[in-house]
Amino acid sequence: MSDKITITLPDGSQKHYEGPVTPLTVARDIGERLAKAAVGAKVDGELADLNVAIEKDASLAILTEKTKDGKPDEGAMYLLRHSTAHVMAEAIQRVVPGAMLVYGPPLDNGFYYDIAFPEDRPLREGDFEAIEAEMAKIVKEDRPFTRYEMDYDAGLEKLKTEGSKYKLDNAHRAHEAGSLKLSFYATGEPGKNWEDLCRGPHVPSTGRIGAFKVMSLASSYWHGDENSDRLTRVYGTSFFSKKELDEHLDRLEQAKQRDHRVLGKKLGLFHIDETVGQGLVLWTPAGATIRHELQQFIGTELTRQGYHEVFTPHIGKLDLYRTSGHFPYYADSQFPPLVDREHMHKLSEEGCTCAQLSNNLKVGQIEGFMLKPMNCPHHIKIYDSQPHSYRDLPLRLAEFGTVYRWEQSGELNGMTRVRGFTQDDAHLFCTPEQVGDEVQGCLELVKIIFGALGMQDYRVRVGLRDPDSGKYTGDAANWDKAEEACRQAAKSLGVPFTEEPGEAAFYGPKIDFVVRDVIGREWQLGTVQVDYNLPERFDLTYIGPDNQPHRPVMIHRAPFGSMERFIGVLIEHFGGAFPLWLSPEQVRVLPISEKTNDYAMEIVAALKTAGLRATLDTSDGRIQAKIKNAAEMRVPYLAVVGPRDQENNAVSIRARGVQKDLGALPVGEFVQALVAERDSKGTESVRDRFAETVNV
RNA sequence: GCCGCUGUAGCUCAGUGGUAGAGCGCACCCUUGGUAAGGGUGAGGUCGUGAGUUCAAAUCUCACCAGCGGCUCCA
Repeated sequence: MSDKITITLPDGSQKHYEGPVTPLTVARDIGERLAKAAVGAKVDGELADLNVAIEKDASLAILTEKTKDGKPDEGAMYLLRHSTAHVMAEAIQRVVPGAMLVYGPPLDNGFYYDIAFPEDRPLREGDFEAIEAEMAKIVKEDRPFTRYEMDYDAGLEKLKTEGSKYKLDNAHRAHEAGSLKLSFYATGEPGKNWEDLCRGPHVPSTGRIGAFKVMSLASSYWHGDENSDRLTRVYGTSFFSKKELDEHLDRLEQAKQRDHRVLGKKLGLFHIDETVGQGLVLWTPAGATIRHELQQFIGTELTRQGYHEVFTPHIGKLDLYRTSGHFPYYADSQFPPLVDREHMHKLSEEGCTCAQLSNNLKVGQIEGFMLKPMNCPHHIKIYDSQPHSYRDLPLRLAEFGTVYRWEQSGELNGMTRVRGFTQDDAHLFCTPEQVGDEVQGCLELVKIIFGALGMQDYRVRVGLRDPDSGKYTGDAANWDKAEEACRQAAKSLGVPFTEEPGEAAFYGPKIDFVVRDVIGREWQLGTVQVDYNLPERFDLTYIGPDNQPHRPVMIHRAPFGSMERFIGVLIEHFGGAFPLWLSPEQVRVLPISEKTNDYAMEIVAALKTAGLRATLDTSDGRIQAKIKNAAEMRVPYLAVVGPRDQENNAVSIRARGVQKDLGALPVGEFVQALVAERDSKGTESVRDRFAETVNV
C-alpha cells in the first residue's frame, strides 16, 4: 500500500495527501465554511465520523444538514438520530439510575433505545420532562462524540465490570460478525464522561442536535423473541432545527385527522361497540353504502372474468377443519369451537373440565362446529360435490365470505385488524398447466381495482417459504413449481416486487399487495395464493384427457383482502373525500331560506329519481353554515337553491375542494352530469363543465 | 398476550379528596340570510365496571373491561 492517498469527491475531482487524512481535513481544504457545516461523511459510500482516519484511496462525500436541493440529507439525519439516542440514553440513566442499555438504532423518522429498567423503577411518560431537561443540558454543553477502540478481550473486561449483560451480548455479536476490536463512543472525554459501546458513527458534538423530543414508550423483547427478556423501548425523534421538529409534529397531527378511526367516527362510517365485542365491526348506513358499491363493482368484474358466485354458511364441522389442517393446529387463533348441548351440560353440571373437553374435541371424540376462519373448505366441498372434467376447468368460485379469527387483543386496530371480516374471496380450481395464466388473471384483477381507485402507492410482495421452518405442508417439488409460477406472474405485472422468504402461507406461496396507512404501518390487502396442499388433503380430482383422475391445483385470491381492512385503508387514501360513485351522500341540496324549501325538495326528488344519493338541509341556519357543515362531511357536490335559481329552474353548484360557487346549471343538466360522473367512476366530472371558472 | 398511556354529556376535551364544567351537536324561540360558523333559551352525565381506603372517592389503591402507541403474532 502506498503512503500516498487519493480522495475522490462527489464531483469527480481528486485531492492527494501524503498520509492518512480525515474527512474534516479534506473539508477544510475545500473551505472553512464546509468544515463548519459538516456533520459527517461518507467514505466509499459508508457513513463515517468526520475525524476518522482514511488510510487508503477512497471516495468521500462531506455530509451537511441539507443536500444541494435543500432536502434533509438522509445520512446526516441518520447520524443525528443515532447521536440523539446516545444523549437520550445518558439522560435516562441520570433520571433512572440502574437502567441498563440494550440497543438504540435510528429509524426513518426518529430513533429508539431499548432499555432494561429496574423492576421497582419502570420508566413512565411522566419522566419525559425530566429526561428532556437532562438532554437539553447535554446538548448545551456541546460535548464532542469521541470514538475510541479497545481489543476485544479488554473491551469485554470493561463491559463486564460495567455489568450490562445486554452490552456484553452486543459485543459477542459484533465479535462473531468479525470485529476484532470493540469501539466505544464517549459523549465528551473517554473515562470522564458518559460512554456507550457503539459502532458509530456520530455527528461531531451534542451541540449539533438542534431539536429533539421523547415521543413514546413501548415494550419490546430482547432479540425480538417473546420468550426472552422484556425491555422498554423509548422512542424519540430529533432534527437539526426546531422548525423541522415542529413541522414533523404538525404532520403527525395532520395524519391523525386522516386516520380511518377518526374519520370513521366523524363521517359515521362504522362503529365498534365493546358490548358487541372487540374487533367486530358494525357497518353503519354510510359505511355500508361504500361497501355495497365496491362489492357491486368487483362483482361486475368477476362476472366478466368467468367467476361463479356461491354462498356458504358461517360455520362448519370440526372434521372439515381437521381435514383442512386448520384444527387443532391453529386453535389459538380461532374462536373456541361450538359444542352441542349435551356436552355443554356435561361441562357445567358434571364438572367436565375445559381441558378435558378441549382434548376430546382435538382427538375427535366430540364433534362440534367452528366459526369459519376461512372459506376454502366450504368452496372445496362445492367443487367436490360433482365430478369434473379437465374441460370444465378452471372453475372459479367467488363469495364475499365472512370469517372469524381470534386475533390477539393488542393487535386489534380499527377496521384494519379485526376478529370478524368479509373477504372478497374466490377459489380457482385448475390444472397444473393453467396455474400461471390464472395467477396472472388474478393479478390483473387487483390491478384493475387499484387503478380504478387511484391507489398507486403499494408494493408487491412474493411470499416464499422459509427454508429453515417446518411449518409448511406439501412436497418440495410442488412448492418449487408454485413459487416459480408466482415469480413469473409477478414479473408479468410490470410493477416492482420483492421476494420474501418466510412470508408464504403454510400451504403455498403467495403474492400480496401491501399498502401503508397514514402513520406508516403496512397492511396486506389483496392476496393471491397458490395451493397444492388442500387439493391433496381433500383428495380432489378431475378427469384428464387420458380418462384418468388428476389432482387440480387451487388458487386462493382476494383482491381487496377484506372489506374491512380495504375500506379502512381506503378511508385514509381518500381522506374521507370519496369519489362520487362511492360517496354515501353524493349531493346535498341547500335552500337559501325556508322560502325555497319546496323547490329544494323537487330537486332532491329529481336527483333521487336518477338513483343519486341526495339529501336536503332545511336546518335553520344561514347558507354559510350549511356549506360549512356539508364541507365537513366531505359531500362531493352541493346544490344551493334560492329564489334566483328557482326562477331559472336551475341550481347553483359547489364542488368539494373548490372554495367558491361554480355557477348555475339547469336542473336536468346537473342531474345528467352527476350521473355521468358516477357511472364513469370519475373519469368524467361535473367540475369539468366549469373548467374556466375553476381553473382546472 | 406484553409494556406504557388513556377512559368525564352524542363528539372534542377542561377539572378539584367535600353537591360536575366548556365548545360543538341536539331541542325550542328569534332571525329568512346567496357560498366555510347569525343570536337567545333549554334538555342532556351513576365521571368505563367492580371492590377497597376514607366522615367523604369522578379524584387515592387494586382488579377487570375497552381504546391508543409500540413489541410479538397474523392460515
